[in-house]
Amino acid sequence: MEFKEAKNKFVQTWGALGSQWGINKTMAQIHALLMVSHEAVSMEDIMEELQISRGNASMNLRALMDWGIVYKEYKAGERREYFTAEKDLDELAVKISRERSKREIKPALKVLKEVSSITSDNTAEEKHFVDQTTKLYDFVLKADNMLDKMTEYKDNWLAKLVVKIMK
Amino acid sequence: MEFKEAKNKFVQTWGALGSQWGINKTMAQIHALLMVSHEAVSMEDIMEELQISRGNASMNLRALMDWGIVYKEYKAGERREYFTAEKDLDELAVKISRERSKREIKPALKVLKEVSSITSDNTAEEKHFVDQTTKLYDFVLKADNMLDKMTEYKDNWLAKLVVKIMK
DNA sequence: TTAAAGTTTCAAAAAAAAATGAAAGTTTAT
DNA sequence: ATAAACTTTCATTTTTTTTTGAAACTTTAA
Repeated sequence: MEFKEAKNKFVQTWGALGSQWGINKTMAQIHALLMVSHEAVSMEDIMEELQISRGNASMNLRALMDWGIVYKEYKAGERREYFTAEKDLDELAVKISRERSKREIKPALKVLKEVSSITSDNTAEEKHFVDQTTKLYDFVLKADNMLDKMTEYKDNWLAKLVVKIMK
Repeated sequence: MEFKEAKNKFVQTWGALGSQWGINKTMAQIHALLMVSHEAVSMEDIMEELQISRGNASMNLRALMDWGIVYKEYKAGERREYFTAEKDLDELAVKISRERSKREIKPALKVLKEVSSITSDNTAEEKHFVDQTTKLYDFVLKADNMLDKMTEYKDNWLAKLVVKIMK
């Protein structure tokens, strides 16, 4: 396999993976492209490589910057804007985790708390509902906190956790 | 908030969360409904509660059973099939992790391995590509393994991991 | 064996999500 | 102040995904 083919395969695969996890294909593809580019890439180049429109490129670049995983770069004496991706994978994981937690998990937790707090009139049905949603709330909260700790400490997370537990 | 309202809110929220993570809304809603139902539910009831067609219900129930998180139940002397969800959340997490790993992560890893193995002709561009995809492969593999270990040991994962590290 | 009660399948329709592209907006150099 | 170079926005179109519903299929009971 030669370089161009490999690069294209990578971009397509990353795009498909994105779709499966609720991230739009183009957004994931742009991210993939920037990840493996050794230098900053212009919007023109992105449009050209991925065969997408200016509007599409612009909107998805904005979304990636909102996630904090793509940055704008200005080259001296050039009008045009260039883009780079966060290339440190630990840092990337931290940012993706934080955003997904903030945008999706936290609001879901809020709802779980609400619905598990109804004053049940003690039918078996209602008791089961309260019980199950309470468990779910606790579970999701625990998982969310764990992810937070893991990403906070990056590679170091296990060591710190162990230290904390042992003292 | 009364029970019916809370139940509905829960089902809607779980459906929305599903969509954001690449699981179709109806599938997530059926799962939510079964999770909080104290007894097995028929296809009729699911269609009625979620206002969906028979075909939709049938296909998504099949998908949930393929994931191993919903079961068919037969009631003595009844023709009709009933459905229940896996209600143990640790078990649910294990099954979801395993399926997503098998269906999505493993195939992506295979591609990452392929594309990172091109014989680079040592331009800076190609070197960077190989370097970055190799790092990505290692990272995703590590994350996938970690999730596997965590779910394998469920609540016990940290203890076992610590034991392993200390010996 | 047949018909009733139920389930599955899949082509077609509908809905939702994403992409386009042209007009409006911005910035910079002169 | 103007125009060139570039970016953003958003109504419309396209694509993708999901849903429908009716026909085919399966199972059970009489």
